[in-house]
Amino acid sequence: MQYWLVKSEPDTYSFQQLEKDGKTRWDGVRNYQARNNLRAMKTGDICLFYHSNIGLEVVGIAKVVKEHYPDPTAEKGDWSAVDLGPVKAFKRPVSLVEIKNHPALQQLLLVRNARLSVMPVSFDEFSVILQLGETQL
DNA sequence: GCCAACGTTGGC
DNA sequence: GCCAACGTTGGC
Repeated sequence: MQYWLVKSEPDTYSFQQLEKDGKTRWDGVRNYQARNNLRAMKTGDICLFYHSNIGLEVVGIAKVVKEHYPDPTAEKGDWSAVDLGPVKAFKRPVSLVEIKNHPALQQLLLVRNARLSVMPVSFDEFSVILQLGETQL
């Protein structure tokens, strides 16, 4: 079981939309590091869902419901997609500011590499963020 | 809307 | 293989 964090701009695709849809194809990733992370995802892995640009906060938990397959939106190149489903919304969103200020979250790639859109999260980091979100799995 | 940080591309 | 130029992402 591995933990991840995925980013989405909420005006493109929000966590609320994922809850409505029941599942979605996580496609359009065009960064090798992010793609390799997608490919490392296993069914049942847990993803923190982060709203970038608008909100700037972790808003909920999603899970991998289908492992990687070729991204149908890629016209050329070797890209991958996975399918995600909702698990639950955070009782309380956890802001980027809070994450940046939390001593236990300084190693989080969200802080260290702002531009990566799919990243691994350690179990400890995951636990801290869940606690800040006043939410349990 | 600006700009810093990062990734990619292409000329040499 | 280096590096300048360019494009994109995302915080502010």
